[in-house]
Amino acid sequence: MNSGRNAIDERRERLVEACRRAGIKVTPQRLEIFEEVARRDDHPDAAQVHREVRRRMPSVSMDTVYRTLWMLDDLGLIRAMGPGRGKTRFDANLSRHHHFVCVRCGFTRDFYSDELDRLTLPKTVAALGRAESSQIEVRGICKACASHDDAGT
Amino acid sequence: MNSGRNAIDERRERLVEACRRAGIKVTPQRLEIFEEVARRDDHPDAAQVHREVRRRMPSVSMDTVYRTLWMLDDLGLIRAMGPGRGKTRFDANLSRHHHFVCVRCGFTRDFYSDELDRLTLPKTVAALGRAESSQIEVRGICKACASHDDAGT
DNA sequence: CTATTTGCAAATAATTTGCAGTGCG
DNA sequence: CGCACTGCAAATTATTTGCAAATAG
Repeated sequence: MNSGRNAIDERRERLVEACRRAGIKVTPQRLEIFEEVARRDDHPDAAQVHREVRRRMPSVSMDTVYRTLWMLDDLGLIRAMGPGRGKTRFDANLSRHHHFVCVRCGFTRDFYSDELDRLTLPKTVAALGRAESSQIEVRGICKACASHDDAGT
Repeated sequence: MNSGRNAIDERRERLVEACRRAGIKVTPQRLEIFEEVARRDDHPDAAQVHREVRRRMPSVSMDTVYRTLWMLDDLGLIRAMGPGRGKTRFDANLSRHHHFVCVRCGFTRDFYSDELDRLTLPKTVAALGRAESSQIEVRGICKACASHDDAGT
């Protein structure tokens, strides 16, 4: 239901409209870069986006990828996530969700939970600032890394 | 109670013991670097740690700071955190806690909540891997940035 | 003593920026 | 047609590494 074929078109519309609002141009590079992030359910870093986008549009340069990703972040169309070690990753999932992160290999995936979405923050948080959103980060070992362990032992 | 003068000594003991276990040497640089991270309740990046440690031990180099921080992370004495944009930060708070992060300036502070600590993860998480820990990340605007807004408007 | 560790400086990796040509609106 | 946008290459910033001298155990 969620990943219907024309969900893509829908997202493209959202991008076009957001650009209009912000008064910036809709270029094919921006469309491709946004689509690439929106298409994936992992959370690619700039280099991964660049590599994939290049397959369809070989002239796209790394700096355009960066500029576009940060711009999409500013527009609120994607979200930059803190990296594990050195790299920033980008997340196009704007619905309420949480993250599972493998501490071994960096594998990162979304998961959902109504219960977790309902959590209430303690009042001590209000003393730190105005909360806008919250999400859980679960750290652990992903299936793939766990099976390497089995093999190794 | 928590920040008593000899909580420092206690931490030092913990470091010394951890080094013994791991078979690595206890050097003054390692002590200083660990103390610096452990002393603070913000989550400094490598450059900040370096700057502070230098005041007491001017010869310490940036690369020693990095090497030591990652080693402490390996030993489980501190934890590396994904930054907002480019820099890794380090957290010496090993007790169960959560983070408030200012999306504007990067200000990051811990907060605690028994209720949040008790949250249960949905079974979908198990499909992704073995969870080892979880914490909430609250994003928002910190007091300082909010007051800049007031001034600016 | 002797293997580890440090500090230095140079090497990488990640990300940003200045500029001239190109294309969206 | 004009200004915003791209691609290139060079600049920055963040982090890592090789090696000789220093030092913990």
